[in-house]
Amino acid sequence: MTGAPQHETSPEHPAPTDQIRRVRRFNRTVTERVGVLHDHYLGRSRPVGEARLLWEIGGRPQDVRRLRERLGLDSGYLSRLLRSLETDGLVVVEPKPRDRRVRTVRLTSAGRAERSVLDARSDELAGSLLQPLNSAQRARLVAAMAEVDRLLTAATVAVDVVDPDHPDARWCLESYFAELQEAFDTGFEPGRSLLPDAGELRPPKGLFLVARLYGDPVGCAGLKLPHGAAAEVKRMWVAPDARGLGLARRFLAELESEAARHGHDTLRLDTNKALASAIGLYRSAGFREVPAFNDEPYAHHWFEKRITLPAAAE
Amino acid sequence: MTGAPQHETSPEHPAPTDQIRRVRRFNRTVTERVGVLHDHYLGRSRPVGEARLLWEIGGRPQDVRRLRERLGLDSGYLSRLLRSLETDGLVVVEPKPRDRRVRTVRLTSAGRAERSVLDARSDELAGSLLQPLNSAQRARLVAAMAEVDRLLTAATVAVDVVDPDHPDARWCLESYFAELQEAFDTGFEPGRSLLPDAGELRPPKGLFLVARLYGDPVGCAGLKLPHGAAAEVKRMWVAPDARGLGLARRFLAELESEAARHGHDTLRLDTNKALASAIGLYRSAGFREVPAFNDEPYAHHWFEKRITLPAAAE
DNA sequence: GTCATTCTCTGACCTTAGTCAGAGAACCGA
DNA sequence: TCGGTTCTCTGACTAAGGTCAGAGAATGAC
Repeated sequence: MTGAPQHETSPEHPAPTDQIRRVRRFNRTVTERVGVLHDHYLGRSRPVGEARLLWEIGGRPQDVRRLRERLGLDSGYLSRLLRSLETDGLVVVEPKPRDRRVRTVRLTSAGRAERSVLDARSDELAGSLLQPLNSAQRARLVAAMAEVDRLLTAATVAVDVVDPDHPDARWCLESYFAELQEAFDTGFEPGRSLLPDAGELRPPKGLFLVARLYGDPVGCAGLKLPHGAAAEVKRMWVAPDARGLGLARRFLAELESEAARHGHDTLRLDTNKALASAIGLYRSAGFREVPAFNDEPYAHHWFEKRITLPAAAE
Repeated sequence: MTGAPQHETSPEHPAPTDQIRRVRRFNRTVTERVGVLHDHYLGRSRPVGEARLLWEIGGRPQDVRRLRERLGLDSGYLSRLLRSLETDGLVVVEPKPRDRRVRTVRLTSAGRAERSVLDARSDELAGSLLQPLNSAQRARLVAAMAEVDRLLTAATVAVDVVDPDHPDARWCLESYFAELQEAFDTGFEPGRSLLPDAGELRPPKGLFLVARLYGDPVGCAGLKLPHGAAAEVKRMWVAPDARGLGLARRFLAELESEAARHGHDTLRLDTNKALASAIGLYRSAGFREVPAFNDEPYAHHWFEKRITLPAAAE
């Protein structure tokens, strides 16, 4: 409260700088409270690095390389950490049968025990944040935390153009088809649908986006960019885990600006009546329902939106 | 989203464990995003420790001991950090004229320049958190962050029993009187009021609480515990900076349980009509207005509450 | 079968962060 | 003016966290 000097701002409604000021206040408070306590609690019995690692290995065996990526560690350093956990009898590191260059790590039962100690500490930390508050305050804090968590997670999702044959893309598409199969009362056979072949979603005839969270794919969206016709959104899907992050809206915005950048002035799409929330999304994103512009057997609704190059955003 | 194993819980409304689970999710997301980025941005040119220090010194000269307390550093360590900043020409350390044991630190102009670089980095970090979000999401994130910030700050406030002659207590009382002087249309002279002398707010005749945030006093509250009469709240005050943290309510709860612990079954207080929000607080905390029980010249309202030993709280 | 590549590990090295035990200067109260 | 206290500093030390340059095994492409 006494605290650091502040910018001088005074707008009525939160201007960008005002937002930034508040984010900074948040960062400060949170790193002080959560950060300090976090290290304090976690590090009581072993270095934070080891604790984090133990934690990240978790239930199932993990490839060393994956851990390295996930935690962003130097391979030498990680190796040493693993050695240390190994001599403490907490993990076992062994070559992976299919590719003996790669090694996998799994927790021993001692490791699992240690991990559950860390778990308890983490609970303790969480409790210590709530403890001084009365129950109304607790409820509000938890709700606000959930909102921050959700939105920061959303901000962490990276959307990239990838080839539709990339493993992450394929994984998304398979999940998407599986979901359609469930959702449509007619079922869904990819073969019967008017699906563009991969070539149509690859430059120069189109493009394909994959969203990833901490390296794991969590959604995809394709765009057809036919010569002399409207651009078309295809195969947009968001993993159930990643819903509520505004990702679909982000895909649409991205595709829209890509389409505009390629000289298209109309974006369209078709969809199935079973996908009610998608339909709501399209409407609220500015799409208008139009007569069928193709004879996709699985489609019940067709939408269209006039697009323009966005003004210098940000 | 893929993320760590979770507890198994399923209550309708957030049970304690459910709250704790959410707090943990929050901690995880936030330390990953904010923590990592924070160190990354801040530490680009110099160690985080030095950067934090540079930051904390800020505009005005600071006593070394104050910095030490504030940042919770070992005196040897702090000394070394200062030496390092000094050889870089960023700060000047000199004995304080009034007490030459104490030394004060201030930034040189180079130090101020360096600090504004850090400032810019911090803005950059804040920006990078907002950047991937659309404007509605940004607004919601910022609002939720402000809520988290406020409540975590509230949870950081420590309330302790101190002697009413302690400098922190005196500071609070002076601020309190100064504020009454402003607020009452009659002004306020402590001498004319029925103020208990300090002895009455000191065990065994009473007690005095001071709330501190990061070591700085931010509020106080006194309690009279007269033999054979109702316990009485006196001199409750919260610093303007610290309002909205639920601190007054916390004081009341604390005093109430202290009074009950000392065998009192009634808590009472008087207040001035100018203190409208305090009056609202008393009512909502379960106090009922009663006829005057004293002839305090500055009082317009008298309140009373029946109290009992709280059931095992938490 | 050869060669380039991928993956993990080891050794050598470095900075940061922090602790602890005094030393020495300045101050304060009696 | 003496003795205890307060405050800062120095030296000696430690652990954590991390980087870098290979070495060596396994693999895949040709």
